[in-house]
Amino acid sequence: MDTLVRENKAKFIILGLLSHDSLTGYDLRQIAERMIGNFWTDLSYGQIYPTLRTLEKQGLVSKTAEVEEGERIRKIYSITPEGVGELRKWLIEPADTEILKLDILLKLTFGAKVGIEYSIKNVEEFKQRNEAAIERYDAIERSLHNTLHENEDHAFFLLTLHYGQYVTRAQIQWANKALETLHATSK
Amino acid sequence: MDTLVRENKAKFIILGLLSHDSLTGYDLRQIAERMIGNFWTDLSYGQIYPTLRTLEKQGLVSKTAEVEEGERIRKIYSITPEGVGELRKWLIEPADTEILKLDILLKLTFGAKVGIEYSIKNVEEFKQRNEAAIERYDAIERSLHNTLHENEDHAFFLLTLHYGQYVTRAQIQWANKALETLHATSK
DNA sequence: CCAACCATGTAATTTGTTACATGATTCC
DNA sequence: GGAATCATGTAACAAATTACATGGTTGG
Repeated sequence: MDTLVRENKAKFIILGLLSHDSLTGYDLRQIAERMIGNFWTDLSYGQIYPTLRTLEKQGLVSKTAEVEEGERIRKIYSITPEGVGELRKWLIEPADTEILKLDILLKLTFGAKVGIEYSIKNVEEFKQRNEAAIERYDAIERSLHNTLHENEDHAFFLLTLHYGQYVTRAQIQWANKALETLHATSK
Repeated sequence: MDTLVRENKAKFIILGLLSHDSLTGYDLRQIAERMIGNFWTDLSYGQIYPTLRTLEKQGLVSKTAEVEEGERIRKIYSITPEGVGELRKWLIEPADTEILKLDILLKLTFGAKVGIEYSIKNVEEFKQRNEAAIERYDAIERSLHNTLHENEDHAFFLLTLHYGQYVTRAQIQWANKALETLHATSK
């Protein structure tokens, strides 16, 4: 007897996003990127469309419209009351521990096996990526302060944005320290 | 024609660890946990043993001993020169971007759909986990300073430990701020 | 004597990625 | 006219988890 506990998170991401707004599969991807891209590896269409079909079969979402704009068809999905129930059930469970896979640290761990210049290059690239991310986060925060419509979802989104800012800044600080160490070692 | 670029990271973790020391499958798991557990979701035996067999078939590792201690058999694997070459080849490639899946932020994103007390509980639990992690990291750092044998691997390991310290502290700071915001909202 | 740990492994399943396949629309 | 983007989907495959299966050894 299997007591499978592994959860399909794509399912809950889709339910969560549809709980705000009815969307197409294509929309789901773009919005997921903006809303959770900062702390969740992107959903691919290869996950979205099959999951959408499963959810529809289970009655958790429904196809509310097939808009034909000329030849192009957009299939708009909405969450059902059962879907909202399922989403709530998941939300009140304690969160799983985070899944991390930082390739750069893996390469750093075994870095002594090759020249130190490769480690330096990796950390520099990591730092640049994080600096770009900080600019992006700060820009999002500024634009949010302008269009400040005080709804609750907005407040929760801000919390996740702040997470990105805190952690990204810490990563830049670490990168600076690591680069110092690496340069000192290479002399 | 497929140009598959997805890399089996378990392969390189095993090669990396074996480049220090010959180990059994069981050892690999324990050591992986200590060396990279801080930034890489644990390797399971379900990955280790099959990967070890594949690597052996490819000549990248070899079974150097089958120690029989009474009835118990330990199979000790070593890296081959070809394995070292493969490890080096991977090390000098630029690192992939990190894979993140932070369930807690996902639940926070959609937190408005349930009572705020669930969000608070999640963040508190996250904070506690991070506080425990900091203590663990600091203890490891102290013990490293005592047994300071100045080899290069040790220095690289310290870099990844520092990463954990920087990011974990940032996560605690974020959690404190988030808890403030959440408590203010719930009043 | 019993729990915790040492030790190896397989089978089933799920999850996730990538490539493939197609074509319309919009903006420059 | 052409590039970027909108839009939907499938097939093949790779990665990863979990449960199952077995049994020895060590330390209290």
